[in-house]
Amino acid sequence: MRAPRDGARGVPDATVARLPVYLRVLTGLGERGVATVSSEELALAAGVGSATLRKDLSHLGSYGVRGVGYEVARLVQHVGRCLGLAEEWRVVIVGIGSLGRALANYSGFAPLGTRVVALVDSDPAVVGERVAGLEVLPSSSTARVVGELGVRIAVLAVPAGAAQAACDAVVAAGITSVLSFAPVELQVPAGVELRSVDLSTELGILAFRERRRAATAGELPGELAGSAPRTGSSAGGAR
Amino acid sequence: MRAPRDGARGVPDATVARLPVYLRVLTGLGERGVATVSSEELALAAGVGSATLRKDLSHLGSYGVRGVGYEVARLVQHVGRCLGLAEEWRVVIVGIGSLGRALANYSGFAPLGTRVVALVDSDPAVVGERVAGLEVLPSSSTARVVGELGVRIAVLAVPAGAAQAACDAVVAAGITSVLSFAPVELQVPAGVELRSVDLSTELGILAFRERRRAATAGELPGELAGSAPRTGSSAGGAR
DNA sequence: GATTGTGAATTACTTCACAGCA
DNA sequence: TGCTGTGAAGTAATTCACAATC
Repeated sequence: MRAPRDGARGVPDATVARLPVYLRVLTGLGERGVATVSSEELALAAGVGSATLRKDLSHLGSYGVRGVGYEVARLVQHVGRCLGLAEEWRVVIVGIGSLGRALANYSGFAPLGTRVVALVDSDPAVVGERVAGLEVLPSSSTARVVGELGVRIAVLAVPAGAAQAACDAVVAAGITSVLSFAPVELQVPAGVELRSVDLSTELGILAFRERRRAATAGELPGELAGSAPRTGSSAGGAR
Repeated sequence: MRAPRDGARGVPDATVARLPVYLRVLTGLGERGVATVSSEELALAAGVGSATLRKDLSHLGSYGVRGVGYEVARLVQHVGRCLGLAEEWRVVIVGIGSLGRALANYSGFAPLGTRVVALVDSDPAVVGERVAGLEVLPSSSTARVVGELGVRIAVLAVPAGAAQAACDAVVAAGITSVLSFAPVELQVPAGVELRSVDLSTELGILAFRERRRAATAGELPGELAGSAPRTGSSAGGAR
């Protein structure tokens, strides 16, 4: 019994995953004073094909001008609004170890309308400490913090062994969007959106490709069938 | 001119992205003394459908037993070998700020056969410091380190503004697999595998879904067309 | 003339459903 | 009998290619 992969007519998942990238590129162009951009240029900068880009934007009811391109400022507004940039998405970070601290101090939150408003940790030795201008609160106050501060997103930066419990706790507190950095597969009830970023998974994927490259180059005894001379760059994001 | 999405008969990208997850779950089962597991159970724990799991494993020339399931130890070996676990993938971390330090101290590397063997930073104030048992080296020594230590993967933990230069440097040093944490779209030559993990992108995706949920629940003036009452959990990894 | 927006074709991925085997 | 492995069917995403538009 798994998630019934949408289908309801909104924006395709693959498109949603690229919107933040477009927004970032567009913002950069805007800051550099670029007024309009063609789908070709924008696609190149974002690392996708131009047809993909145009189709993606068309899902948002695009604002381009035929024969000219897209007005950068206008498109920034538009994509930003679709991503919810007009509102502020309040975030709680759970687990204030070295990763949690790095995330708390990370400056890249603001551009997409998210703001860290609370830090919690289960270790009494850490509670009360000030990190990135915020006092670390005990885990027991999670529910209260979520309710009072209007937190909508939880970022889990706890060890693998503590992740499921931490996840259950934030879900119980009413959180419906969770981003986990813990190297375990978390189970969440239907209706809770879970994304999971894991260093070892990413490295594993890179190692697989490196390995295949080596194998096809004849350096290693090829254990995998197939005869692919393909190289190919690519990939990223939240696939 | 973009990466011509493989096609050469190896293992599908989507499958590769799930292999590390399977390996992690299997390793966990093994440690808990589980000897065999059915595709149904394994799929549930990994958060995918059982048909997907079976098809994924079949791409590796699977080792299951009909009527019984998969022998955990055997499958761990097999998947691990496919992911290159038999070899050691040496990693250099570029940029020893708070994120770089957190990554250097991260214990989750080993399970997938990767090991951090070098740290470099461009800031003279950081060079020479010891982090996680390694001395931080100057950026100028990147090429030498990569060559002498046999580094195959570079992890970029530098600020956005420095990321493209850092990327160019490691590529020039001969690296063909790059994992970037910087919130910019990096350009790499064909043949270099780039994956990019970005906090603000992930949060942006979550915000989009939260927002759509709110809009369809009638809390917000629905700006997006469509009438999706869908909830659905899901997602993660690289995707 | 240039570039968007989009139906149609293609390709990739998932899911179904069942034959084949322990 | 129970569960894997896999063709066939179905769905989603990408790419092509061109008509519509400035």
